[in-house]
Amino acid sequence: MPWEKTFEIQDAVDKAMHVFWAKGYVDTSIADLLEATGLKRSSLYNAFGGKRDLFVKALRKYDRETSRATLSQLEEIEDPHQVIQTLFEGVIQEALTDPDHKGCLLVNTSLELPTHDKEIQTIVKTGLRAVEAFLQRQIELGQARSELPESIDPQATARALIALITGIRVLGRGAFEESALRSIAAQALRLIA
Amino acid sequence: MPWEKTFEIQDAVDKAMHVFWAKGYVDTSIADLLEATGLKRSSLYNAFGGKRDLFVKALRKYDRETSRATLSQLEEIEDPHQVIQTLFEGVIQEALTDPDHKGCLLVNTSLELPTHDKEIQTIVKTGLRAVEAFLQRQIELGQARSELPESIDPQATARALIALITGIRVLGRGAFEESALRSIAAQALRLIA
DNA sequence: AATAGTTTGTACCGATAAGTCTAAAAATGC
DNA sequence: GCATTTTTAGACTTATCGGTACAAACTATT
Repeated sequence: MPWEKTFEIQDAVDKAMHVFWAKGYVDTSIADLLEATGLKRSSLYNAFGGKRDLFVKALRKYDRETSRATLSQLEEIEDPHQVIQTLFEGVIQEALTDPDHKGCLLVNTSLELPTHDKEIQTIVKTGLRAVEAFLQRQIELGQARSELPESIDPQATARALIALITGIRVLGRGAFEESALRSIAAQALRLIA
Repeated sequence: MPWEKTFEIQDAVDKAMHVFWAKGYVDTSIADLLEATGLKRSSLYNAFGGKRDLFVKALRKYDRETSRATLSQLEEIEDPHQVIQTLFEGVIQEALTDPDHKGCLLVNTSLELPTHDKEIQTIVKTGLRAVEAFLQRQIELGQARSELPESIDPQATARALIALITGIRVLGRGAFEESALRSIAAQALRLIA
């Protein structure tokens, strides 16, 4: 059996992920990926099957190590209202500080979903559903603790919060200013009040 | 002076618009545009300067004849609450009935905004600002008529409504089902209640 | 019908796209 | 240190990209 090298692999996927994240799938060329990862042409095609396969790996990595990892961190906060507020603050902060305005890879891929195959569509749908389920659980938890009003519909509200996050992510790519993005986050909290 | 042909031109821009709308800028090739418009290569480059110039014309046409035209129609409704509800119903309806899931060209272009030049960025920003101003005016009108609560912030609410519409438009490209999209629209109305 | 200006059909351009192939280099187990 | 396997460097292939060139065909004025 030959020697190991998995850690380099994961590092390359991470670099590739950031390129796809910033530029989208079609606008990312193999040359871009070679430059970002430092790999040579044959190494990339040997380690991964090709552009699409690398994209799938990058998308899965994002879902696992960025999206879901964030939810796990948030879960450690006890107050559900605080969880949601912190989530929105994080999204806003990211939109304002990232010089590349990458937004969210799942959201970005959602927009180009019609051009992707079923496997990729499933990854995106499942990833977003996980966020929806997380938000719904937090709302239900808040209601059980009488910290959030019983009157709101947990599922519908969770979906609206996802839509607001999507909006911040898309409009944060350059169309909206800081104050406008903050307004959106503030209104999100009105939905759980 | 030679003969006229402006009406064919506008027709070609309209066809091109739909291609950009469905596929995005980078994923649309000159071949796609030739096929959609029925024009020949030299005709396209003669009538418009090139791909980017045609995109600008298509974007301007969308802003004028689709986005703002919709707002003008809505303005004929007297009740501001009804205006906003009808707007969301239209967005939902479009998401559910359009087989191509094109969404909104302004929103789609917002996502790829970092890759575009300043002129295009300005068109998108201005187009979205027009929608924001429209919504804000409707809310203020509703408050003046005591049909909407004084407690809500017209500008912040208008921005949140835009974010929700953006969310519906992006998630409606395939990530969310009908019921989820309807939930979002329902929650939008909670923001003005 | 002659002429002037415009549009069109098609060939062509260099650049770049994604992906393949081969030979040299490197790392392992024995 | 030798043999086996894998990785790497880079040339190469085929297709398509956006854009240009130019002559033929067409329109309208004269």
